[in-house]
Amino acid sequence: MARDPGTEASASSSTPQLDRRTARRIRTKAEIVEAAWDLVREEGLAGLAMRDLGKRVGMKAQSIYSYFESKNDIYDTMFRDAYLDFNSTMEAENEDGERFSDVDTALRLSHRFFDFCTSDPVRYQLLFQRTIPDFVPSEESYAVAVDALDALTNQLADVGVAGDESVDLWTAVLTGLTDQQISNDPGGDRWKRLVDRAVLMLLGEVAPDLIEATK
Amino acid sequence: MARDPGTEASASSSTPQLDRRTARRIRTKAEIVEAAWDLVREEGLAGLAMRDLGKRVGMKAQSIYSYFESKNDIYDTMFRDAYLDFNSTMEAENEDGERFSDVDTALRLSHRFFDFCTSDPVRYQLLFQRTIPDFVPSEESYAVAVDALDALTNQLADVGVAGDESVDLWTAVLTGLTDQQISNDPGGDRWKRLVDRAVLMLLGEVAPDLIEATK
DNA sequence: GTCTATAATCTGATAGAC
DNA sequence: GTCTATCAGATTATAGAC
Repeated sequence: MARDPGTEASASSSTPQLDRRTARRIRTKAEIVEAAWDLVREEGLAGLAMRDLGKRVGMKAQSIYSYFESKNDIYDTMFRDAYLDFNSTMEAENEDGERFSDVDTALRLSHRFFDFCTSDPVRYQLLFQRTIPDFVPSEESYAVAVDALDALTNQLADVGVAGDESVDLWTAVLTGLTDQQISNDPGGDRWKRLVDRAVLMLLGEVAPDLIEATK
Repeated sequence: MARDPGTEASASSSTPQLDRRTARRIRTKAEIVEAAWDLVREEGLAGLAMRDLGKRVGMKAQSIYSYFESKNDIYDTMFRDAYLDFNSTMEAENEDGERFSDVDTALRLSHRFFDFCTSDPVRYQLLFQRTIPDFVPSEESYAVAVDALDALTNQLADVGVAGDESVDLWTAVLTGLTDQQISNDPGGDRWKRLVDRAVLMLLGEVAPDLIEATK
């Protein structure tokens, strides 16, 4: 079977030369993507230009096409990476098996979401809004996104936010707080301070028993 | 005093020729802005190109510069118009002086906001998000925006949503519902159906007396 | 007030030498 | 794998004839 230049995953131990070459290639790709993130954080998500990107990694823009098929391919990689980050951030275990009540866990989960989103507005835009003209995620990347959001739904169900309408309401309130924080008080905490209150309000609406039991 | 080509508002009755000319000019400007709205609704807010705009109004792109100083000037006009629309929509009186309870009025106000926003996603984007690269509203237009939002704050206070934190919470929840509706179910009603529930939940949090009194 | 012509600059992407 | 050279196109905006 011929090597697949697309995946670059497997590397048989019988070809150490190719291993090193492949490893180098993967490192360079990662370097390019990292530079792309830096660039969009400065210029905005739509401000990613191949020339500038090349300059930043110390190549001519044209050379990037040896690593990525197109600009869309770079966006796609960023999109997938962002959802993988989202997933591992949201699923992080609490330290050394501490036990919390469902209410506390719901609060921690919501803060984790809020902080993840507001800590990188451009990433948030890529994850949850549709503002890049012409960008369409590949099937593979889209599947990663769906998995990540499914996992979130399960986490919410575990702490009392169960059912489509409850999840929709939670999503609306949390993204609403996030959006306002990013748009109207970037770097501040004007809406961050409202997260606890909003989550308790939500739980009171969708899981009143939980709140009663805690009183 | 010389005529001010910037405002085009006053027209003395002693110069009917100029009146007609000015009126025509104003109509053409309005026509261009209308075409610009059509265009961004099809191509997205960032997809406004002078060429296409010219084509749509039956001129060469270059001729538009006789009416607007720059592309930014066109965006600025759209921005101001959108806030004026927002204002008049939100301040519309109820029919023939009907009286409603504060809870009912809060619900009507919230639905009006939600419907205004979701009925024109591009306008919503221009009003409440920052996604046009390099666009900065003029001082005059910015003042219109501030006035409109102040008016909204006053309306909210009248129906029991008073105080900075309460207003911030209302704003976050309503824009959150709006965003989700636009992004994830355009043209549908998946989040519209949650507006009543969300508003009652909010009022229970920020004006519990109001809800108690209604029971 | 509209046009032609054009400036000046940016864009993503390809061909082919080395 | 990186380069030079270049394409083919877009963009906003200005100058000047009519």
